[in-house]
Amino acid sequence: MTKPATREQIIETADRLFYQQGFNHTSFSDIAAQLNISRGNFYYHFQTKDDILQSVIEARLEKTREMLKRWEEEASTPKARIKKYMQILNTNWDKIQYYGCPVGTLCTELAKLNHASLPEANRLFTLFRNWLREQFIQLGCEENADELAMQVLAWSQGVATLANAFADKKFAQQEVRKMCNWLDNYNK
Amino acid sequence: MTKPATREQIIETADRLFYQQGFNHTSFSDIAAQLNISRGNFYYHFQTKDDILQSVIEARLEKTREMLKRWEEEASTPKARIKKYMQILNTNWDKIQYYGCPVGTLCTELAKLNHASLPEANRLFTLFRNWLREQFIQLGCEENADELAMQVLAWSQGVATLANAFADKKFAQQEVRKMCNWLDNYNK
DNA sequence: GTCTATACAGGGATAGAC
DNA sequence: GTCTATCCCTGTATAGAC
Repeated sequence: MTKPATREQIIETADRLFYQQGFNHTSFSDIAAQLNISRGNFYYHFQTKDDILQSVIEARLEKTREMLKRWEEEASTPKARIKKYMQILNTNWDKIQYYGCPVGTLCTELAKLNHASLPEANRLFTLFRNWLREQFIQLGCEENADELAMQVLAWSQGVATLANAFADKKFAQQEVRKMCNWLDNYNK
Repeated sequence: MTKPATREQIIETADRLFYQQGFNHTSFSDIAAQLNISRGNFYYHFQTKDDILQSVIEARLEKTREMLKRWEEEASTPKARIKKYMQILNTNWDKIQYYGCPVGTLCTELAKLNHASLPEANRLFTLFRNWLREQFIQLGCEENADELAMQVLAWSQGVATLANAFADKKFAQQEVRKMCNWLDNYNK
């Protein structure tokens, strides 16, 4: 068992700090301090800060794919799988409370920075969107599956933004309950 | 008719750039370049960059109050007034497409920056929240007026985030229609 | 692979002339 | 009120020793 390669550690730490502080506001010094490496060392592993962002997004895409796969193994019905998504707001509340949704806030920031990696970041949304659509198709909603997927995406996204702004856990929990109820009563 | 005071021009330009580029990513040079004033001149009108942000938020609060007042004059029923809010996504689409919701994106950024003015920025949300709640009370939903206000807020917030990420106007329009339909059928 | 030293640009902020 | 000049710090990035 070898120790994690420095490159992987950089990606991991950058991932966390980009989420907590934003991409633009996270400096090499911030990352270096957490890892006890020098600033100069970065440039052996990456050419620019944007390259680190690229790798962070790729890592997030991969982790998300694995999570969706896990959900499919853990839940046997489409509705149960969709609820796994809806429950993230509770599962990850400790982070969402302070930093919002990792996907939404990254895309929002990159849009304002007019950053070249925005399309890559959007693929995170697309991943969830396509997965949710597939679940709605399995539920028998072929004709409007994508619309429903976007609706669920938007709902949780809005709740994340407001719950983050107001640091309101009860609101988040209540909305998750409402989402699940809506789903239970949908297409019955 | 005197020409607008420099102080007001700074606030106005900072307001626009903070929205378009984000607070952190907007420099004194950016604002100065737009106004053809020198960087040094800022410090006659403001002590720090954070002070400019404070003034920008105050200006937004004031403009929002005026807008809500106008809506009350223009629309005679609670439902018509709530629809004014829902329609913003269409009215301001040209900006939202590129920069998202001015309230949500500011609060999201300030949360990540751990910025002292976050509570002030949140008051923008509260302004809409209280106004929407009042409309729902007038609609006869005393018991859950605040919950409904938050729901409408979250819905439009989520749509703004997704529509911004995907630059999808049709999605935004369709969701506005769905919101209005939902409202029409509510409490009938 | 990792370090130190350093270059260079850009940030916010101050001093003082006009 | 507005300017120029300047300070100091932090940011990304590079060069080269180890």
